Amino acid sequence: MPPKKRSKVSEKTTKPGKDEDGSQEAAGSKRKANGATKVKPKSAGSPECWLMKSEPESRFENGIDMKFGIEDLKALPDQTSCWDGVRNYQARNFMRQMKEGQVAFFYHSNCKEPGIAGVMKIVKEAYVDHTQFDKKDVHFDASSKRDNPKWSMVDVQYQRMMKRFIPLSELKKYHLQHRAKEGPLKDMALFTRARLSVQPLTTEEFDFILSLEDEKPL
DNA sequence: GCCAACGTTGGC
DNA sequence: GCCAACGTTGGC
Repeated sequence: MPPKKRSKVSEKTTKPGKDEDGSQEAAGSKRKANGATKVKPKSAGSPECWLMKSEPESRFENGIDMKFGIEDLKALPDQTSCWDGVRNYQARNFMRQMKEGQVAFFYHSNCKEPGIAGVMKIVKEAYVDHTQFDKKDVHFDASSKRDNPKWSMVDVQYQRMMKRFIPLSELKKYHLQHRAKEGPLKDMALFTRARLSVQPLTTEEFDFILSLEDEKPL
């Protein structure tokens, strides 16, 4: 089901010299297997939870509205959309690691109240992002060749809203707290790799954030 | 709207 | 390959 969609994520950044910069990814997920400290099963291999940013408020780029919030995803047929327009190698590489059935937070960025709005599911693994070849598209990339496409996308499906919106400000408080006194959000990519629009979460991070739904706002 | 952080470009 | 200039992201 070729999901109808819109455009999300703004990622600009066009052509770095090389392509297939290949493995830059595993980024936050590595962590040596046997430190002395906390050896939890943690990320046994590649990440299984994700956070993906998109802008829920109108903003025009080349006359095209970049707005795509969780309500927009929810309103689509099948509540499904492709996640196109990612033009950053690290973010792209993370998308290429995604597996069908994995879950991702829908994060609202560049807006009045940034934060986590809901949960979605990966329903189709990485494939060619057609917008890179479309001259009319905001994310057209003249340097990408049909026979060797640079950019990928995945399909995501709406799952649910958070029981309560989890604002960035609250996540940041926990992050600082956990950094001072060891806690699950200590190394959260949202804070350590601020501009990454597609990022991995450890299951500890993911579960902790889910647990906040039932807590009072900090 | 400002601007810090940070990724990319291009001169050398 | 260094690094300054430039452009983008995204919080505030």
